[in-house]
Amino acid sequence: MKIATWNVNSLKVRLPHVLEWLEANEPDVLCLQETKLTDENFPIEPIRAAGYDALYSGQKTYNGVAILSRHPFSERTDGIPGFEDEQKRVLSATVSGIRIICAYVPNGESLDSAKFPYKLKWLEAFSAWLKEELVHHSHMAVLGDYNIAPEDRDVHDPKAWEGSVLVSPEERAAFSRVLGLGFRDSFRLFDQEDKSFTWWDYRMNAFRRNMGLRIDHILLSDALAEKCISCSIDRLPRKLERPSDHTPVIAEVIM
DNA sequence: ATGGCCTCGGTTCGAGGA
Repeated sequence: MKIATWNVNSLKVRLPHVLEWLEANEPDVLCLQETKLTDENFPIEPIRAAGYDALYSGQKTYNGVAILSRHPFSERTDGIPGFEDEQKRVLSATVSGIRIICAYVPNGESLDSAKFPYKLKWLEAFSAWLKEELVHHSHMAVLGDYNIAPEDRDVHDPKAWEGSVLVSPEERAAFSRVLGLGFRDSFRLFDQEDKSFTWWDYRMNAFRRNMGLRIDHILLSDALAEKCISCSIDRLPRKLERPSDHTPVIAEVIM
């Protein structure tokens, strides 16, 4: 099973890239974030034509998540149960025995923004829910845009980023708490190139200069991590015309 | 040099992203 995640920064704009990527990579599951589409505008027809079914939970302008799959879905869950939130950031379903959770963690804006405590509160609720989900599903994959660079090696210039959102000790502690529930960062199960990132600012020629962050992750429950044979970042879509600022991350598990 | 770009909604600019 190949499972992947990609923050597309508007599915309307990025649909051709997504279809091209599906054909080239043939993932079994692809989680999307920042679709920025209401459900009635979701491009289900071209996705079906490409051989995928989809679950989607969107809103106008902001956020929006979707799960594409070549296999049937069951047990759909919207959002974080018990956590009231109008922002469409989480969608979950079970596919081929794997509990798939597609997440778009809040950005936080800055450490002194009102959006920052919302991010921490959100992560706390998310973590509490994942703990409960693990009781029922030994094979879990939590894929998405975490908006957290877990370690300094996930940041192109840790000094320059010190004191910024995405790298703060509070956010990193929240990420560690999720791992502590019984998850592994699949990317770090394998040898990887130094300065591997999943996001580069559109400005400053950041991609060409590899000034990026690794903030998109595939976390696997310990039992599923045992079955993981690869995890990699695909930089190719970032080189296309009108790219998303994020690239896909893809992992393979042998079931 | 603390900006620089992209997307959306809705108009020719502001909000939000990271």
